Amino acid sequence: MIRTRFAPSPTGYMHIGNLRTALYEFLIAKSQGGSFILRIEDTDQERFVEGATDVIYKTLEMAKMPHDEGPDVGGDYGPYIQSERKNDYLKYALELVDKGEAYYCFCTKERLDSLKNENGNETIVKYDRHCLSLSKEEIEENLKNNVPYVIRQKIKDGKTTFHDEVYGDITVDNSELEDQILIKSDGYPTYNFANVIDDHLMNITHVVRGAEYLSSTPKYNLLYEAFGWDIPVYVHLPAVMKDKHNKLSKRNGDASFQDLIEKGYLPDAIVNYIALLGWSPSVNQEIFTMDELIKIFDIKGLSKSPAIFDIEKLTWMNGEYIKKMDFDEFFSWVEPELKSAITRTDIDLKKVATYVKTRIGTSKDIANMVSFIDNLPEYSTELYIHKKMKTTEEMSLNNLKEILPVLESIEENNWNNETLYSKMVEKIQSMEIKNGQMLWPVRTALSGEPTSPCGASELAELLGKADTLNRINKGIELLSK
RNA sequence: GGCCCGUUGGUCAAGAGGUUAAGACACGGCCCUUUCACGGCUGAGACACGAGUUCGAUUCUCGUACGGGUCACCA
Repeated sequence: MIRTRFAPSPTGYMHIGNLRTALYEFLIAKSQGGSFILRIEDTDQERFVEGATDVIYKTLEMAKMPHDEGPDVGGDYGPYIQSERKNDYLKYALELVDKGEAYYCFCTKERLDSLKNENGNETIVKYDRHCLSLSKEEIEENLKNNVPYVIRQKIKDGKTTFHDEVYGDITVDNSELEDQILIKSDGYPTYNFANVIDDHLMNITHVVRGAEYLSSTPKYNLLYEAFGWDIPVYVHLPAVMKDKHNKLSKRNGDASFQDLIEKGYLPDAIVNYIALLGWSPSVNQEIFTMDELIKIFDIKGLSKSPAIFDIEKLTWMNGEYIKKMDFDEFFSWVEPELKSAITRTDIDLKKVATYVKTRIGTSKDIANMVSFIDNLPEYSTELYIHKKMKTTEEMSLNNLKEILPVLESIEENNWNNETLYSKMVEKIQSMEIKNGQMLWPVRTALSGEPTSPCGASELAELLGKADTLNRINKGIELLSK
């Protein structure tokens, strides 16, 4: 059975690239009826951030990617938190030392630095294997005296070839590889080492991660071989870019999942969008539910080249999700936005919500769209000129004057969209003008905006009789100047 | 710099030796219409370059250019 794992380091932030990796790991497992496991990679004590694991749980939950095993839900194949198993890694490293596949290294930071400098500033140099030639006695002596040490992997000669599901076969000459550190002097394993151990222990069948690990994969294979363990299936993913040259990163303040949620995006839309960033389905379709994704996902659709994160397309997709949303759900989602944008208490917020629902990309679009309700903005009479409606300022002034008594005559208890519309059309017909020639000026007078979430009669209904008459009068006044 | 990887419209991308080189976002136009939006129709816009293989290359090979990754006691 397929087992994949999501192995984030808890830095308190889940960026889009991370989430996409998790998504593909989830989909690879679930599309084959496998398990998706969460492992927290906290071997770097310096970068640990309090509460960061909660961000991870929360994000996976919102994104609807439940993990089958993990620190919070347990499972049969721990470890789910690396720092809790510090000593086990050492045990495995020592096993390699015994086998002659790894060795103690007592070199100081200073010596390593000097190695690099000796060779000029441009040349990058590998570790010179100084400690490989230490005698058994020297090692014993150093250990007895508590000289700080690391354990290094001994890279053998030859070439290493590995297969990646996305990139195919890749061969590297082992001379390119360094005797990498397995156990750090603080006793913690390095990421690369802990990864191999844990993936093996957890029976991970598919190792899915960013393409930046492509170049360290040969070292992984050598490690698996040294232990005599099965090599997992590798799936390397191209990066998610912010633009042509830069990856999406938190350092640049690029959008994280949390940021996008705060900006008014829906979790489902975000997940749907990132599924398509670097993967394409076998069918010509873009909107997918998670269940549909699970059904149709195939590693074959993964792309090799980096993809630029396009917030505009995400916004479009978010709009599609909003349109499809159940109204009550939509309303409770945007109610806070509406309430902070509209402080008047006589406004039917549900009506506003229906008008706004088909025309927003994110919930944050609402505020601007409805701000005219609280306060009629200052506007230029040029707004009354509309080419398609064939309106002019003079005509608008005249038509507003004509419609005013009609509106005044409508009783408060008949003040609704249907009545308003039919009364206005009645008047329009008697004047023998086009609908737009009356409705456009009215819409303009009521909103003071070039665009509004609904038309003249809906606006009048929303604003109520008193305010409607008031705004029409203001329009007349403005146009009279 | 060494090594590894990549390159189809502005963006996401399908395709794969012979196609009018899909589709989506964004953009332009038209229709619908009570503005905008929605919806419908439509337009413009791409195979990085050079050799080779082939009857035929966007597709295969090799170079070049450009881009990315990596070369940590970070993950």
